[in-house]
Amino acid sequence: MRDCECVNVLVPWRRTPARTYTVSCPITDEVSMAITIKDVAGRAGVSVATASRVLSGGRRVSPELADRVRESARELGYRHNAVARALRHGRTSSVGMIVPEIGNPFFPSLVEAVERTLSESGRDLLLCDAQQDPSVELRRARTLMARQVDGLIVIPVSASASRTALDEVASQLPVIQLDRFVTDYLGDWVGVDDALGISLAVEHIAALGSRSVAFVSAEPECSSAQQRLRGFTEATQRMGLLESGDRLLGEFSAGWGRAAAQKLLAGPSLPDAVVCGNDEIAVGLLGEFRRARVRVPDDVLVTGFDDIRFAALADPPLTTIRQPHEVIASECIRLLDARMNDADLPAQRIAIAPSLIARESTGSVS
Amino acid sequence: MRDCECVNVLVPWRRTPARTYTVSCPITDEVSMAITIKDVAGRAGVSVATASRVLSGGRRVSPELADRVRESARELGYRHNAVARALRHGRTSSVGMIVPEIGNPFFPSLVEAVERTLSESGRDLLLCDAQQDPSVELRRARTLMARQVDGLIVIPVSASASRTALDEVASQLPVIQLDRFVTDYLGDWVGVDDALGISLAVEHIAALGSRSVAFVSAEPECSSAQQRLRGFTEATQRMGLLESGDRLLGEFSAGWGRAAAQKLLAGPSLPDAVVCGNDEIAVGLLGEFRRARVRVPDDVLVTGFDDIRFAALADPPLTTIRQPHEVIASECIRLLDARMNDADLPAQRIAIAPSLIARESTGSVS
DNA sequence: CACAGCTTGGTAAACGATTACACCGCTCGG
DNA sequence: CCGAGCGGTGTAATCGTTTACCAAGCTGTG
Repeated sequence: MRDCECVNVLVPWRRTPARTYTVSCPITDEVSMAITIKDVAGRAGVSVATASRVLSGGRRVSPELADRVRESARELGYRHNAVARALRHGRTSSVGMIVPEIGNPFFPSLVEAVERTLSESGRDLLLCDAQQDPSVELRRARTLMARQVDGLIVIPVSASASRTALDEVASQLPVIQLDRFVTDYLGDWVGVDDALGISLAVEHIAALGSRSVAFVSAEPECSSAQQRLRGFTEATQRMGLLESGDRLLGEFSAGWGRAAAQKLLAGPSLPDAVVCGNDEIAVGLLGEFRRARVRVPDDVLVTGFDDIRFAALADPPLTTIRQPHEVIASECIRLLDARMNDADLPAQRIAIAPSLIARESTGSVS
Repeated sequence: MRDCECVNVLVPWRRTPARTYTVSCPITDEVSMAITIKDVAGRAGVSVATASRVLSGGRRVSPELADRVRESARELGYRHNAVARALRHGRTSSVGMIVPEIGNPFFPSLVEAVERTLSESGRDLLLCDAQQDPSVELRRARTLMARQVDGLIVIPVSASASRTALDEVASQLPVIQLDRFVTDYLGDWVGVDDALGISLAVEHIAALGSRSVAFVSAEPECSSAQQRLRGFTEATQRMGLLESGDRLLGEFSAGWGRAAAQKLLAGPSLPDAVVCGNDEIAVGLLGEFRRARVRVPDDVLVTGFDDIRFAALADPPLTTIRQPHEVIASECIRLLDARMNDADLPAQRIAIAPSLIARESTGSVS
């Protein structure tokens, strides 16, 4: 037991009086020194080798000694030291992951799926955020390598500038590119078939009678943006659709969706449909259309991409292209394991087919 | 150069033909063995001690030898082994973090802020997802301890069931509770003042003339839900407002927001305002109101909590309570460092005041 | 009965870095 | 001219585990 001073600190901009109070606090004092396997062995009256064999299941040990060791470990509250084990073993049972920006609502669902998949095989995730900056991405890759992760999963920030980091890592470690890939860097990759996804959207709005269509997406800086743009061009040509207005390329954000909507509204006439590069853009665009009293889907159809959590909650609910996170994550780990088993395996690129989720923004459900 | 077999695998539910192609792939073969400091020392013709002193800046070394060592390290592409260093040093320069569910849109922004703050002091984040399950949370805590993280940041899944995990960890390591806390466990905590936040919302809708108000939130399983409920009760009493309908307590999800809206709609009359326990609930509720042609804010005011990315994009844009992620994260690390410096420091509980963001769902901007 | 073969336990050498300690040679003051 | 002091370097111990190797004891068979 020790005292626990509880302070309610309020940030400056509120003029609420700060409250300070003290209560007793049942926190036990910290253990001075960690228990090592040597302590366990000593207490059980055996050598460290025997203790280790019992606790990490190496060779057979007589039941009597094994019991003594387990008992002693339990009594002392022994916990193995994964750092020492990793040093000896040469592997850490951990995997690094670098994400362009965790705040982007699509990535957390991938991270969650990857983390769960990894934990099924007893491995942990070291997560890093590249803050949308290739130089940060490189620094992160280096610290993860220093930490001896067994493998690395990278969602590259840029299709070109991420090359350096990827090359450097790949020379030392198994790496899988996830979701996005680097141009002409032909290492393993798993993600969704972006071009196919966009063509599903284009076919959908064409089937609903649209003749003219605009594309609002991000500058082709990362591969997703590139592939979605390509998919759009090919699909509209194939379907004989009219491309209305410029392709509006900015960034994958709601803010850009808003701005693009304003550009479209300023034009001579609206297209029959707007295909968006991702859901955030689409949601921003929907907001601006709403403000301008443009009715969706009556005046214009709108589609997104990713099927993030809020796509179904937008107004109107957003027709979009769903990425199967679980499948992508498990394929990613499968690939990583394959690469770890055999570094000379030919590189694989796995494009998973996404599916169209039709909602009210294309009037499919009314 | 080696061949790279590129396989486009399409998931079963699409009947698109699978494409398989092979291209050459400029991936250099992996380095067979890692370079150690011994190699560097050998090539530079000095002892490992000297090499170590040059590379990790221990004691002074003559400029000539230092240059030789650095040169040799550069030529060999030496990278230090953080695992070995951690074993010797007794600290890993890493911090663990356990989050109830990364998919929940509020947590990624906290994770991002924590990760950035940590990286400023050269530490890495080991992220774990508790999958909303206290037993998973306990397992994760144990693996993080085994990995010798220097400290742990926990957003507890439950105000009661997370106790076990927290007690166990706190006996070994500095721990900070973030955002939520465990009942009667008086360790360090930093988060937002939930009760104050809700009272800001209640005062706001009262000032706009609401006389009756409903509360839609989660069952008081975690402290946020508890404190927000308490804040609601106190604020409505203080303001002399009429509580309309039951308090609807389910979970922090859009689905529950929908369901609660239906319950409200089924009642005899709608309240003047609905205060929601978080933004997801509010967004779900808005969607259902929209479907039922209930106008917000004309027929009823709605507020949320958290100010997640999509609060501003909802229809109508959601009045909500903003949590200052950056401040919370930096306070959290500050507290963690303080605890690491002095385990006997009295426990601190830092409640940061949130602020009201008025948007159209309460008609404030029209 | 002797010895091969197996089981089981201990001893000690790794893993890769840091660092206490010893040592060497130089400088400088007495 | 000699010894103290000091700066720079190497040797070796250390962090906590795992595991190769060795030794001892036991079993069973020729």
